[in-house]
Amino acid sequence: MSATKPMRADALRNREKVLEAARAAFATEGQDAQMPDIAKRAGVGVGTVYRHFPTKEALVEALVRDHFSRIADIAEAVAAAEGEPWDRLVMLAEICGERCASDRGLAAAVAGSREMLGVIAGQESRLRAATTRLLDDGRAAGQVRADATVEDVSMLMCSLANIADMENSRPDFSWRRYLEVAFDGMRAR
Amino acid sequence: MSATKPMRADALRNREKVLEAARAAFATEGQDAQMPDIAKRAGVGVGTVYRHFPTKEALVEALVRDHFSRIADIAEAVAAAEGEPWDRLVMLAEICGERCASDRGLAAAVAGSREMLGVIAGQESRLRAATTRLLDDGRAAGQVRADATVEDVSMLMCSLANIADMENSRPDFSWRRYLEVAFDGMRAR
DNA sequence: TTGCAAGCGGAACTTCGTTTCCGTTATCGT
DNA sequence: ACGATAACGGAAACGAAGTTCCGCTTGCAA
Repeated sequence: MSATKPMRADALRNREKVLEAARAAFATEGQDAQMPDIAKRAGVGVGTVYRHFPTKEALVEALVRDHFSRIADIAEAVAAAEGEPWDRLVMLAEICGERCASDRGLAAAVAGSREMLGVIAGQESRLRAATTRLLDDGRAAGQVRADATVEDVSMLMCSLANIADMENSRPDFSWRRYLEVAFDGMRAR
Repeated sequence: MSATKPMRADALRNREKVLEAARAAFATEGQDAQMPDIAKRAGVGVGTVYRHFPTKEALVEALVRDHFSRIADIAEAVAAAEGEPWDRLVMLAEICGERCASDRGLAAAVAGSREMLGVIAGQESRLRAATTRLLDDGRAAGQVRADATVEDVSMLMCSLANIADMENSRPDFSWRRYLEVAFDGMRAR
């Protein structure tokens, strides 16, 4: 029922090219990559971009949704993995940090969830569940502070993304160092 | 020598009105407050705004410079004050948090120092000096982690501003809570 | 092979915010 | 009081980015 009538072959191909180009453009330029530029990168006309994604926002949304879905996958895997809970929590943060550092668009989306609230909501429940599990395990093992909440982790992740993004203009900032310091505040004393 | 020829009375008056209006506009709208709106608030024409501040950026810069100057004042006062070093460090952060929470423009400027690097540099040296002193005192008192640096504090402050700004769209975020958790990572163990 | 709907390209248009320009008005020294 | 001139107001020009439109092309079914 959801299999929206098979698309024409070239249309599908172009859709993919646009997504790929957009991914690259947003990764380097951040949220202010331009539609004509994305079209050029994809080797198509702007019209084509707009047929597949009615507005720029829709395009960004598609990419963010995809990113969050992958992150949620990772979070679930980490939550279910072996090893010390604390180390796994840090590992999850490291993976997010790396992703944000190499993709300004993602960094901006995470750092300023402002507009993307609705978009994220769908995947966020999975993320929350995985995070909750990690926190519970960590608390049980006496590694995570007793009053830690999922919101705390959200805030730290947003900040991490913000720092990662800023590293582009402030070489004295380092998301790895930030991770080391700020996440230490989540540890049990 | 720097006393640029006395300005005409009305010019000075208007300049002040513009600054005040801009302060208010940026505080509520953030960086994307609009020039015509600022002019209207000030009760002057756009032309007048542009005579005093050649571009929007120059206007923002003037405000940011002012804000940072005040913050540097506060930091110096806090660094020289009585009391436990840790408590004073937290107090400084609290003051910044409060200011950012009530002024979106400031929050954005601090959270994404990107463009404002040059602007801030002038006051930043005072800020750095005050912060260094607080950290040294804190370390000496065994309250601050041994490897803490001024950059760590900068990053935490930027993050704090970012969280404060986000509270407008994410009621589940709280800069006070963030301060509690993240700054704990700066404590000596 | 042929018909035609789906898809394409990209110039042109819209929107919206910044900045300029110039006729008018207010200030200030004489 | 008066004239020179600094400052003002705000309509209009400009510029940048997103979006629309339409004539042309291409894939697919008959």
